This record gives sequence, C-alpha cells and structure tokens, in this order.
Amino acid sequence: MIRRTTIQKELVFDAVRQLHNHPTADEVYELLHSTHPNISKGTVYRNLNRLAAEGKIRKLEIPDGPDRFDHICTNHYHIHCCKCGRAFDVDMEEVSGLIDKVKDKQGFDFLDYDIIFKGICPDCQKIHAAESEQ
Amino acid sequence: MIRRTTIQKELVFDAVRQLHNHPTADEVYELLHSTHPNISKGTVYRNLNRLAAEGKIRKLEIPDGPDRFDHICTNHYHIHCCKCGRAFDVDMEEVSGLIDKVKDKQGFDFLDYDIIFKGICPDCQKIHAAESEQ
DNA sequence: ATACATGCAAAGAATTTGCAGCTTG
DNA sequence: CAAGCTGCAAATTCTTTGCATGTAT
Repeated sequence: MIRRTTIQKELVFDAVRQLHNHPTADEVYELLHSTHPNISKGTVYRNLNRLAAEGKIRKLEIPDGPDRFDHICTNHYHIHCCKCGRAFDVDMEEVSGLIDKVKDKQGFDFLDYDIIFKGICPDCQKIHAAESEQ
Repeated sequence: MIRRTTIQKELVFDAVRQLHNHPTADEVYELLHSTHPNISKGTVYRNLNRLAAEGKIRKLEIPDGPDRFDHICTNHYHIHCCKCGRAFDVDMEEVSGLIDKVKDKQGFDFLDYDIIFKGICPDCQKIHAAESEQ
C-alpha cells in the first residue's frame, strides 16, 4: 500500500498547521471548503487519519467531544476546557518514567500514556462571570 | 430540582457495582435487560449520568470508544487496551502536585487531571500471538 | 495501466432528547 | 397533585464506508 501525494492531502496538512489551535475535523473542513468548495468531509477525515498515522500530525482524542488535531508532534500535554470543549497546550515539563511506577502490570504491555488536564478557559470564566451578574 | 429514588436508578447503580470491570452503558443495559426487559436504554444513560454527577460512580471517558463507568470513586488511573477497548485499573500511587508543575497557566482554572495509559491487555496479546502463528 | 484517492451519500456507533403517560414525595 | 422520571422512538453528533469515477505513479 503506497501512499500518494494528492492536492487534498496537502491542503489538509496545511490547514492543520494554519489553524494552530487544535482544530476539529469540521473546522479543517470549513476552512478548506471556503477556498475549495469541492472538497468532501470524508476526504478530510481520511487525510487527517492518514497524516496522524504517518506521524505528521497528532490526533488528540478529547473526552466528550470531537477529535482534535495538532500540528506539533513533540510530546506535550493539553488542557481541555469543560465548557467550550477546546483544547490548549500546557506549559509543563514532560513527566517521565511513569510507567516504571506501576506496581502490578498484570501481564499488560504498557505502550504509552497521556495526561489530560481539565479546567475552564479564561473565555468561559468571563462568560460565567457575566451570567452570574444578572 | 429534587432527585427521586426510582427502581431503575437503583438497578443501574447495582449493575455498575456488580459489573466491576468498567462497563459501558450498553453492557449495563444488557445486564438489566435480561432481568428487566422493560428498562430502556435512554433511562440507563440518564441514570448513569445522574449517578456520575452525584459522585456515586465515575465516568471514564475513553478515547475512541464508548464511555465506561466505574464503581470505585477514589482517584486511580486506568489503562486502556488499544485492541479491545476495555479499561483496567492501574496499580500505582497517585501522582500528586502535578497541577503545581504547570508553568504558565494562562488564566486557566485547572480543576483536575487524569492519566490514561495505553497498552495491550493479556487477552489481546494471546490473540495476536495465535494469529501470528498461522 | 492499475492501484490508490476522491466526492457523494448513506450507514454506523454512541448518546441525547421530545413527549405522553406513569411515579414519587 | 405537581415535579420528576420512564419508555419509546426519533434526532443529533461525529466518523466511517461503499461505490463509481478520477488521478498519481
């Protein structure tokens, strides 16, 4: 199975890099659709998954919401806003050696781990404050 | 809004405790449906979410798969099998003070975090080994 | 040429929701 | 009896997939 270079795939890759705020597949589609009305959502999904499989972008599987895609491939953590669902980068050193701290691995093959922070982003704090004032 | 005690809610709670392996909503429904054929899936979902909101059970939001529910409410981590999608408890001490390690909180209100390990469970290792032998 | 990719629309999986009728407090 | 809850089915949301056609190598 040989991967081909297509215009659509390059467009999807460029869009993820351009929309540096962890866009969803739909946000990528909307951006591309404005300049390339013929692109289909299926193609956007397929290329996002292919690019992630190739390691060119990173798929962030956000609980309770659509997947998001990240142009930065170095390991870093994310915080997920419980209100609006957006994902943001967390400025923190990588926590290493966590797998070694596991006591009983029960025959499991530990491959990786991810730390997902949850919180409320500044924008949603403002919205909440405004609503409380009423 | 006053919460009422209903037969269905108690059944859902009991089922999550009985199925101690982090069942999905569907697994809870299947168990209950066998003894209570009239219970509806909507009710199972509603009660799982209510119980989680009340802190009586815990909702595990598994990337790329249905949510799972945990009867244990003390903080502990999980490992998610990439092959079968099941979730298992990880025997590890709680990592404390992680939120304090974040350098620039950018006005974010950090509430919580979860560490999700990924790996392959013993069952799936066996299946894979058996398939390779062919 | 021939595999792989696309666009489209339909299917799929997981979850939520509208509503009439039933229950709990 | 009034606020909440249930069962049912339809709707929603996000994502994948089947297929005929198009395109890169």
